[in-house]
Parts: sequence; C-alpha cells; structure tokens
Amino acid sequence: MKRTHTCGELREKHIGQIASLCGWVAAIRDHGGVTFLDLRDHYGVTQIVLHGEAAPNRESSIIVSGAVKARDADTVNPKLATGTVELHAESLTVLGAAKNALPFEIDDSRSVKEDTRLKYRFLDLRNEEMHNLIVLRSKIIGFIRSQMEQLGFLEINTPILTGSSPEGARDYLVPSRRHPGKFYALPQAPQQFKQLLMVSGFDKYFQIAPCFRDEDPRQDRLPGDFYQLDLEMAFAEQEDVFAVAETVFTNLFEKFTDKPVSPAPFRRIPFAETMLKYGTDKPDLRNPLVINDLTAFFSDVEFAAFKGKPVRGIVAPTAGQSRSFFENMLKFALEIGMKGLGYLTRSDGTFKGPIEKFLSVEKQAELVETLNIKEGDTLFFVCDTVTAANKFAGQIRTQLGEKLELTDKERYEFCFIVDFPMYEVNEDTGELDFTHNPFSMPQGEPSADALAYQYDIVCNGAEITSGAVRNHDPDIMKKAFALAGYDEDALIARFGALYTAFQYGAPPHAGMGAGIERLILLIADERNIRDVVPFPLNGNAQDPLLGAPTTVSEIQLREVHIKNR
RNA sequence: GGCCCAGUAGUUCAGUUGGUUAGAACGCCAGCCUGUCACGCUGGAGGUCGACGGUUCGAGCCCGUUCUGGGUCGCCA
Repeated sequence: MKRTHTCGELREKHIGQIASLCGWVAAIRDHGGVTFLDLRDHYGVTQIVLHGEAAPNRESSIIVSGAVKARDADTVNPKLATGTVELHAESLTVLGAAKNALPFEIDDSRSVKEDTRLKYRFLDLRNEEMHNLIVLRSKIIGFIRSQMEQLGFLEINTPILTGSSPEGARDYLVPSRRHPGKFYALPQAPQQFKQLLMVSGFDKYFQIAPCFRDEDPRQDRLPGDFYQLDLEMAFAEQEDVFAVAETVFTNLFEKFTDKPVSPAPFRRIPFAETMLKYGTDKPDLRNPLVINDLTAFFSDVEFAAFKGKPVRGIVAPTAGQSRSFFENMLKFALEIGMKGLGYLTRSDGTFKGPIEKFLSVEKQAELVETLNIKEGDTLFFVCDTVTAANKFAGQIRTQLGEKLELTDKERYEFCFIVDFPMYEVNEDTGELDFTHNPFSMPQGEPSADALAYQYDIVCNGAEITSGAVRNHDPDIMKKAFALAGYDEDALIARFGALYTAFQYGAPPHAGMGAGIERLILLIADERNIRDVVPFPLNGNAQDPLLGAPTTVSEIQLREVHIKNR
C-alpha cells in the first residue's frame, strides 16, 4: 500500500476513487457504530470514516485506504478544505504507534510551559500554528535568496570553524585536537570573511549565515545561534546598500503580509535626532508622539527642579482620560526608575497641574504655540541627566502610545538610523571605545566626536539590521584604532588578516546583516523568537530534547587536551 | 551576576483568614451511542502541592534556604 494523495488534496472530483492517505490521527470521534478520524499531515486534514474497526491511539501515524465518498449536504464541514468529502476506510495500518497519554494537547501546545514543549518539540511542531511558522521561515529564506540572486548577489559560504575574534560578543570555543591548548571559535558573524571576499574581487556577496554568540538571551534574542542575511558590496557607498535593503525588505513584506509597508525610500534619521525625538535608537514610527527638548525653555524659568537641567516634554491627546490613567502613568514612571512624572493638562484655555504656577502667562502661551498644544492635551515632563532623560522620555512615549492606542499596529514603518557616533566614552575607564563596529569608516578625519558611516534598519521599534561602510584604508584604520587606544601592533594582533589584505588594493565596500528570525517575527506578528526556530535552545542555553550541552567522555576530553591523563 | 514573577493531576489553572478526604477543565481508562467534526452522555483512575528546613495543635497557604523556568537590567563590537 502506498500513499496516493495527501490529507489536503481530496475534493469532490475524487469521489468514487480509491485513495490511500498517510498522516497522524488528530482526533477520534467514536459514535458506537461509526467512528470518525481527523487525519492530519503536512498538507491538511481529511475525515476518515471507520465502520467497526478499532481506532488507533491519537497522534499515531497511519496509512489508510478506501473509497472517497461525498458527504451529505448537512454533514459538509466548511472549516476543512477537504470538507465536502471523506474517506471510508477499507484497510488501516498503524505505521508508528503513539503512546496513549500525550505530554500535552497538540492543539494548544503553545500555551504549555516552554521547557515541556522543547522536550517534545516534535509534537509541538505538529501544532498547526507552529508548523506554519516553520513553513513561513522556509519560504521567507527562499524568497530572500531569490531576491538577492536577482539583484546580482552571489551566495558564498564562509567557515564555521574559525578563529576567536577579540571584539564583540563572547565566543563559542571549540578545542583543537591537533594543537594542544588552542581553540577554534564559531563565528559571531562572517564579518572578516566577507570583507576578505571583497578584497578577493567578488562584487556582491550574500549569505544566509549562521551566527554564534554566547550571550544571555531575551524575548527577541536567541541564545546560541541565529541566522543573518549577511551582505557586502564592493565599490559601494551607504546609499547603494540602502537601495538593496529597500528593495528586498519592501518586496519581502509586501509578499508575506497584508499590512501596508512604508514605501521606499525609508526615512533616514540621524542617531542624535532619534535619541532626542524618540528616546531610543530603535524608534517605533507607528507611534505619532515625539519628544520635545524643553531645556532651553526652562533655562529662564524659576523652577529649581528643571532649571539648568535637560528637560523633555511629550504632548499627548488625553481628553476624556480618567484620573486612573494619570495614576497609572505615574506608577509606570516610578517602575522604570523615574522619580516622578510632572504634567500639565490644557483645559478651558489654561493649564492645570502643579508646575503651572511657575510659568508666566507669556511662557504658557509660548508652550501652546511651539508645541501646538490643543484643548484636552497633556504635556508630560521628563527631567534627568541627558542619557536618562532621553531613555525615560522614550519609555514614556512608548507607554503613552500604547495606553492611548495611538500606535497603529496594522502597518510596518521602516527607517534607517544613520550617523552613529564612532566612539563613546567608557564610563569606567574614561577612555574612548568603539560605539558599534571598529570596521566602520569614520566620516571625515577620525576624532573623538567623529560620526561613522554606520547604520541600522529599524522596523516597528525592532532593530532588524546593522551595517556600515567599512574602513578599507590602512592609514585611516591606524588612526581610528589609535584613538581607541590600540597601536599598530595591537591592530595587527586583533585584525591582522584584514589589515594585511588591505595592503593589497582593497576596494571601498559596504554591507549589512539582517536578523532572519526578527524578520520572521515581524512578518508573522509573533513575540517569542524561539517560536520561529524549529529547535531552539531554551533561555538557559540548553536543549531539553537532545540534552545539550552534554558531558563528554574522558577520552574525548584527553583528545582535545582539556584533561590530562 | 542583580532585580521582578512563577512552580499544585499528563496539560492549563483555581485553591478564601493557616483548619475535615486539595478541586475544575482538557487528556487518559471503562461503559453507552451509526453522522460527528474540539461529538455527546455516565462512571473511574490519576497529586511527594519543585526540594530542604522552620513556625504552629495543624502549612499548598506564613518564614528561611535552595532548585527550576519566564521576563528584565548587565551583556549583545
């Protein structure tokens, strides 16, 4: 007996034929004389009718043959694509029996504790939603590949076993058997290899690249490994990379979602502007609220709490909000670490609130004018150090957008964050550190406050891409590294391969890396990044199914010189 | 590593002020049922209340320690 059709295939045109279906028993409805099975496979569900035979355990895999028959009009199931027909079993063979008590119900596996789901991931992935997410993942990756190839990019695989990189995240290390005491590292990104490919004369490279970072996970950050759309272009500038990103992301989101996508060109927002206006380097532009800098405004107001300090203000339409709304906003402010939350509400042409008495009539009018404050609006104040004021104002902006339902969830808003600073002052040492990426090209002469040709792509408040025009000039490299405290020897010790390669005619080049899982998360409107990975590690970087990480044998440890005899 | 939350039946959860034999739903088992589609009805089994210690006449509940998981900060060039 061999499968003739899938469980999503049979239609009225098959009535009268003999068919054989394979699949899993998703549900059993025993009516005494007649029993119905829902048979599920990758393609769909078909109802099987048994007359007298015993039903196999649920979730057993079976093959069943019989006649395809029409359903009576009153027993058609409109919820099934195959709902107008059913297969009347003449023979049924259990191919893989399932134990009778399942660890959880397939249909609501997504509400089960994550560790249990991961231990039985093969059952979790039978859940229709989970199954579809993995299918979507495959389709998205396939689509990206075809897009990149159409744009003339070549997929080139780079090594998985490579050397440890001294910058960035913690490496996963692999001990060398042939070189006692030495280690390979799994790549955090194909960064150095793709730049070497540029020096090698390949014009447009891309890769759906596995990346490995030994850092603690988050809801939107996978432990262990994840995938990036990694790309690099020779003789290219920032705008050349942006054009590729705009094409690929627009096409991708338009193909896989029904929601409107912000049209290209995506907004370019300088880092300094986004930190001020949105209080974050990954702004959600679906939220219409913006943060205003009121530092100058308060510089001549005799209000000790604000005078001479960085002050931010957010105007929000709060007409009709009850007192509990403001109480909850204050509670939120305290939760995120603010000392309080000042605000003024414009009502009957005047302001109401504790700060009102510090503001002259002229000052109040100035606020109304410059911030366009309408009747019923509330101006929320944030005052702290520059860094904290931006951060808190950003969180208040997000919270206001959520609670006032101003943030439109039914669209995608892309933007580029550009002009990241090249360096930042390390608070512990007082010295300069690279802000983002030591490979980035500084804008103009390297200096402590130089900006870099360094950019992120942000969509709906999520950072999905990071990239840069690379520094391919050994002289500028030396200067850039010197500012961060590395002399030429240190540069060679750390990035010798690139430094050497750049002595032999490096092309100017630029590129980026986009997190595949985050793209899927956005497209699928999902929250948990582990749900778009077939076999993720849990939050503690363990695989409850295979048991990784595992202990290994003494012999293995001796072979790799971790243990001496 | 810090902080917050959670841990009770196979699963998801409830459990009042500390008080009799710890409940519900789904699942499982048995019986009935020839048209259901998350079938239905009747009955049943199933618990080291994460672990250890303490307070108490008495602890799922209070206290301490610890383990596990989730979130978050650090971290993620």
